[in-house]
Amino acid sequence: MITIKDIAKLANVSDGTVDRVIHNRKGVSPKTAEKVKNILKENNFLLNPIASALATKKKYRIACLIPKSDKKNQFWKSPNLGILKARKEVTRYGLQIDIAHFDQYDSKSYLKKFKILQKNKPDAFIIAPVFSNETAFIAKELENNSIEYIFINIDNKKYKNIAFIGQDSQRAGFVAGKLMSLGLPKNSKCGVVQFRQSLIDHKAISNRISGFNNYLKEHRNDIKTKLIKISLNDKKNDLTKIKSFLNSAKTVSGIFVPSSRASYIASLLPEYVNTSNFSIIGYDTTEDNIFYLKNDKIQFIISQRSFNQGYEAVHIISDFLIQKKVPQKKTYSPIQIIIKENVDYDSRNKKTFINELSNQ
Amino acid sequence: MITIKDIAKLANVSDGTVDRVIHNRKGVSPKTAEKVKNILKENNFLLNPIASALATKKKYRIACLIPKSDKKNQFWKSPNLGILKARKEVTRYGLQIDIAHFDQYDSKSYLKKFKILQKNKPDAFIIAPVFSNETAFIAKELENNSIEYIFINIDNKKYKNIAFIGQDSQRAGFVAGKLMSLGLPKNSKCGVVQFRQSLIDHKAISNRISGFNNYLKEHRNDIKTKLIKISLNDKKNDLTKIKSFLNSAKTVSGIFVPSSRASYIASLLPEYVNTSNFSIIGYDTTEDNIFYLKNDKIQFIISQRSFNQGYEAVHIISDFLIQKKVPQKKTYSPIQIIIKENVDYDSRNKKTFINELSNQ
DNA sequence: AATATATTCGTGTACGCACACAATTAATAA
DNA sequence: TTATTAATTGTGTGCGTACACGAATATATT
Repeated sequence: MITIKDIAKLANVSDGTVDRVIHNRKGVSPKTAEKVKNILKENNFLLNPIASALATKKKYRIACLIPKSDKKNQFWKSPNLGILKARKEVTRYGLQIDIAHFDQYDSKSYLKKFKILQKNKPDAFIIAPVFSNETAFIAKELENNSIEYIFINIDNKKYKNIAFIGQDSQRAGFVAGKLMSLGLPKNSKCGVVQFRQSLIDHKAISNRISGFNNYLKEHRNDIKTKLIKISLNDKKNDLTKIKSFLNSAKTVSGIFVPSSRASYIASLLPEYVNTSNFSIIGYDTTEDNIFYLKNDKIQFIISQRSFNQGYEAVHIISDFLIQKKVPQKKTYSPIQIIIKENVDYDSRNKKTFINELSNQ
Repeated sequence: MITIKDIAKLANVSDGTVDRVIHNRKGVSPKTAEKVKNILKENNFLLNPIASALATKKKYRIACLIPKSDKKNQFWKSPNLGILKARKEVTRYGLQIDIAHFDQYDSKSYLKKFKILQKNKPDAFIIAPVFSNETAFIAKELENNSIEYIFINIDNKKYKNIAFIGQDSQRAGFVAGKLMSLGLPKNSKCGVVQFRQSLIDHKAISNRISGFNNYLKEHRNDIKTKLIKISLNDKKNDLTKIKSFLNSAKTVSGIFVPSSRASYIASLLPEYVNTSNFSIIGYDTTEDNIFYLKNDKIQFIISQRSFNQGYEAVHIISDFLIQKKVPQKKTYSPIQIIIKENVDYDSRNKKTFINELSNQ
């Protein structure tokens, strides 16, 4: 293992000079710089990232811009826990993790929380880019200040995030299409739920829908789909819409919910629907979704190790800052097919961490 | 960030004493040990793993016991590349990675290579436990010398490996069952391929089969399955068996190949089989499998990010040795559903690494 | 040529911990 | 009590790098 000292000896210069060359610092003549560079290459020298990390005075700060979760919106609870776990670990390395939770239905809160985080001048951002347009502003802001950022859970090609961690949502929709078609008789009809206008630009959701439609188009073009617009606020009205959809054809046999709110649809489902011929397919193993899965109201949940998404995101950006380790562009979470029978084996990590927390 | 020095001051002892307490080294009186321990806890002190790694003189050695790959058996090529990539990275930390390739059809070579690796007295093992019985011997041997080991790709509950990285093979079989049933008409018949006796105790394969059968039993008990025993050596004989299976019922509509050799079955398939009503489902995106997938002979491949399995395995065991970072018991690879249409987007990591290699 | 200024280079210390060794204290033997 | 040994504690150095500071050399100014 060749060190800076070794290189210095070989080049007949001091350690400091080698250090300057390695980091492209000024104060070294072109001649010696060239000489040192060559010797560096010849011995294919690499910095010892551990010693480097220890010696670096700089303390990094990472900001997380993540939706908050509550009883109605449980999905983000899991990534948040993952972030907390990772925070515990990286704090030892002199890293500081700021977390701000925004309202995922309020784009203004997204921007507001971003600006708050920005005040601490973080060195990197972890962002859940729920709002496409506002993300444009944020991305620009960060790029102007050459602050790197990664996306978590929701991807968006338009931006220069150095990494994405989450599911391939297009493919996740595709798999949903496959699962759905499993139970669809010839020429039947299937609903696709869309919750309120404001989430139209939620890339993960729109990708799931397009993946879903793609599957049906490619493999089951006998199937008709119908968009069902649901308010999420007006339960009575929502119920009416579901009922009218159910009555809109002879063979209605499934509803695809491209978000984590399949439980809401399940809760609206009238008792007379024969669930053995009818499928609800949704995403993410939230408490409510699991409840309805176990009660045969939801047939499939596609989950994505969301706890790990938070956990990995922090580690990826930490390694990038400290060790200059360039992350993979895409870290895809598994497309887990969760059914009644295997749901209890899902997301062990999260459970262990929650236990750790409560033991303190 | 509290350091050993800080603790020492608080306890009115020297750094060395704190160090002894932290590492449970002898030579410290029960009284002071108690005192230091309390202060350690009160301030919930954690070692700085970076400084710790830098100061540790010990250089670790990791041994990898992995099948070799060739034209006929391409699967292990990918994990091997992952291991090589990780090796490049961890060498910087003073780690040495020994790799030995055994013949996955010869249990003696498995043991032989193990013994060779053992001679270098490695500190930990990465093992692909292809042979269940011989693994018992190896595990015992390692446990007697308190050498930790992790399993890669193939899991086995019987042993005390500190981690497993790979697919949940049971679930992977289950998903295969689901995919298969997609195209199965009522009361049709479907074959399950089993290659030669010696691989019966290959846990990943037997788990896939049981997962597959479980799915059909649970969801499609109208389906009959038939075990097709294939030699892999005697092509003529194998072809006869396939043909006789195809003629054994009116509606034969699929073959499940629970290994990476679906391509072999595809190559045997007679031209007259109508592949639009007939599915071959197999595992792993080997070159040959991809070839037949693209030619519509194979309908589904379930893949598992095998490159990452090798890559992660090395990092997991490295972090364990250097940073004492306790690994997750199970690191499950995604159950990726690969079809003709998305196969080109699979395993990017591997491709990047191969490019890196060839640029040198 | 002598001085001032800029450029290039070397040295020393710190990061937090591990560990060998020295120093101190306690326990035991004579 | 004193000498001897064992148990306990303290000190110092090194791991490989980052970076501030000062020394040496080169260039410019008068």
